Amino acid sequence: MARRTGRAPTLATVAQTAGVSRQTVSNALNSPHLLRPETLARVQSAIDELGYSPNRAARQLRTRASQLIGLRVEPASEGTANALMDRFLHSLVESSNDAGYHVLLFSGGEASDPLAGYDDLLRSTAVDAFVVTDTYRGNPQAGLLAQRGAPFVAFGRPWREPVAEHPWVDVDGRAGVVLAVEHLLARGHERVAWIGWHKGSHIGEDRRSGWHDTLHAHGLSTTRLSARGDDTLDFGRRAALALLDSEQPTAIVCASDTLAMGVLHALAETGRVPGRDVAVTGFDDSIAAQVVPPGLTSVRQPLEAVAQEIIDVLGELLGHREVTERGRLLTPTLSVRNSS
Amino acid sequence: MARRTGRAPTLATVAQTAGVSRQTVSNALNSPHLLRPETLARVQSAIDELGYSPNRAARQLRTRASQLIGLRVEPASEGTANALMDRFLHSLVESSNDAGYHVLLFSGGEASDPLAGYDDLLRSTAVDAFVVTDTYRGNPQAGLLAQRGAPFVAFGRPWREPVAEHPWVDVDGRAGVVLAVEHLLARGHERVAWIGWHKGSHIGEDRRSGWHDTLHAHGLSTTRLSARGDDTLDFGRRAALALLDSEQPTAIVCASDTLAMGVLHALAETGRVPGRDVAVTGFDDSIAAQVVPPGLTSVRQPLEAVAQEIIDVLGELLGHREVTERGRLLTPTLSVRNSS
DNA sequence: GAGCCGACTTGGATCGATCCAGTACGCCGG
DNA sequence: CCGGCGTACTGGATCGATCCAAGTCGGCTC
Repeated sequence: MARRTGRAPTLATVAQTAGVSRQTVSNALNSPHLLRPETLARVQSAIDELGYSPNRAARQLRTRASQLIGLRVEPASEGTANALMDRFLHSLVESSNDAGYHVLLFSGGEASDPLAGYDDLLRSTAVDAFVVTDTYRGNPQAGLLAQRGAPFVAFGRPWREPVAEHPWVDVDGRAGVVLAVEHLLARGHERVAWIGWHKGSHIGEDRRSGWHDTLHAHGLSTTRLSARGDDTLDFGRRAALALLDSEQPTAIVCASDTLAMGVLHALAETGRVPGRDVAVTGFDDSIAAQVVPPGLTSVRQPLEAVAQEIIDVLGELLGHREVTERGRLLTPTLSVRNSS
Repeated sequence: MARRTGRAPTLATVAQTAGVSRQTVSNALNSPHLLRPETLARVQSAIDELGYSPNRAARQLRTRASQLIGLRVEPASEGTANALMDRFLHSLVESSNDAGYHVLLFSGGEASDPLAGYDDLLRSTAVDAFVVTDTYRGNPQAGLLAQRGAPFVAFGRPWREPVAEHPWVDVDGRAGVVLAVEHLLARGHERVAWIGWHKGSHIGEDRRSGWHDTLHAHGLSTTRLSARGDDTLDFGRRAALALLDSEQPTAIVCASDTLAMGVLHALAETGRVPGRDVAVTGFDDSIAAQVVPPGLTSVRQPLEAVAQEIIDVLGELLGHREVTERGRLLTPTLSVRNSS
């Protein structure tokens, strides 16, 4: 293992130790098939003996590839049940590492400039590509990055311009809500309410359509059973109180775990027990959903698969191979707990 | 702004455009005080005009500094209320960027090898330093990294060897629990129970001592009011059921939000209302604590400050300045909610 | 006006891996 | 024994920013 020398061993050191030239060592690393097995073994043992790893900066300088993927972390939002990012990040790091990449995090400063941070990393050739996740707000980066010819993959569909050229991976939110509603119908519920986001949200309307269409397909009414507002605990709570008061739904389907937690607040305040008196479902399968008593049924996004797909697409992009599909849509599952 | 040329502008391009030499441009970037204001301005405008950013790989190769900080992400633990990482990560990225660094994430593969991933990044000079956070399990990396002479800062005290030489930043868990207990005492509670971790856990015992000593200081008993076990929902639930059954505490202080959520489960099952019938406090101020009805009082770690301290210390380490203190201990606060 | 100082600028060498063109060598058929 | 061919290996040039030692020039003093 690593000999204690003043400086880290270089490719030249290895070459000297193995009694071959630098290029041969380079080939041993990058194109081992060019070497006679015997030579390869000799080089390998020299590498092991010296504890050599190629200097990334030098390699990066020559090959113009950093093996880094940039991801901007958005300001954390407290008081929201959504800890999507945590799970996604883990999965992304795993998938990246398996593919020989690393994830570089940066922050975007103020939200005012959607490109803040991106530009500099791009120009200084610090990263090979980006993963863009902020698709909840219409994803203004996508267009701008595309303009600059920056390679990137988006987590989330380009709702505004469905013909966008950039590759993306997304989860079928509508299908997730359909799962939740079907589950509730199977349990005998007939008055199923919806609490979701403002009309302007494409994602919100997509999810809501799963509720709306499934009920109609089963000949059930949706009239007056829908509430739309902010993605906050408080809106969920107030919407639930109002619905329970006037429409007496037996189940409430929510567009997010945050809203669902708000509903649980409303139930607790009015002495109702979730799952017994009123069924509740959320969306994202957040940690809060997993640990809140008595357990919140929630739509779970397959983030591991999303991360893997993103890295796959990125590999195709960067390998200058043809990207097989522009967009890929994955299907969520339902984590059933005692709230339904 | 960025001219559309085939290749990114280099320092030489800028020099030519500004009518100066390369070195002058380099000085404009790294030691602007060496330039006449007039020249500096000329170089600056050339830089702006061309949209130039220094190539990171080249700079890294020459200066042997990548401006990257490595952080290993541990396998995500589902079903645990602890979303510390998320908040900490955000803060760390912010602080890093402010100091001119970026955070590089990598995964460690199997837990079997505590150094997995570190070694390669170190030898390939991919990162300048590490932040080590896995101090909950005795932090085996610290010693090994120190041996290799790798610069790093630990989030968490070196409990096993308090004389360790490496710099660290930690939060005073004991003081946090003292806050929680004092808060409960002020509300009139006299039978305050503890649910915590196994005796082997240094952190657990440190936090527990806050409970133990505060009660004794107020002349209150701790006899039979303490339970220790795994950091799981289920243990919290079972311990609470047992305590409530036999000792009738009026308040329960927990070593973690996960345990506290378990206690909430127990209360819900036995028809008790948190905050009214029994007070509960957790530790970490996780998202779950913030959104669970009716709100869980919890000790909040000052993670933003921790991240800032860590980056400060790293700056000292990497700048070859003297590290002013080996360890820095920060004090948490208490987020009071309706469970107490 | 010569001498000198200091501020500013210059070209060449360097970091370490890869690209490129070219050389040595073994094998074969003629 | 020679020429042709392909494999395996070699030395020099290159990526782009920084380090280094030396050079230029204006201004100042005597």
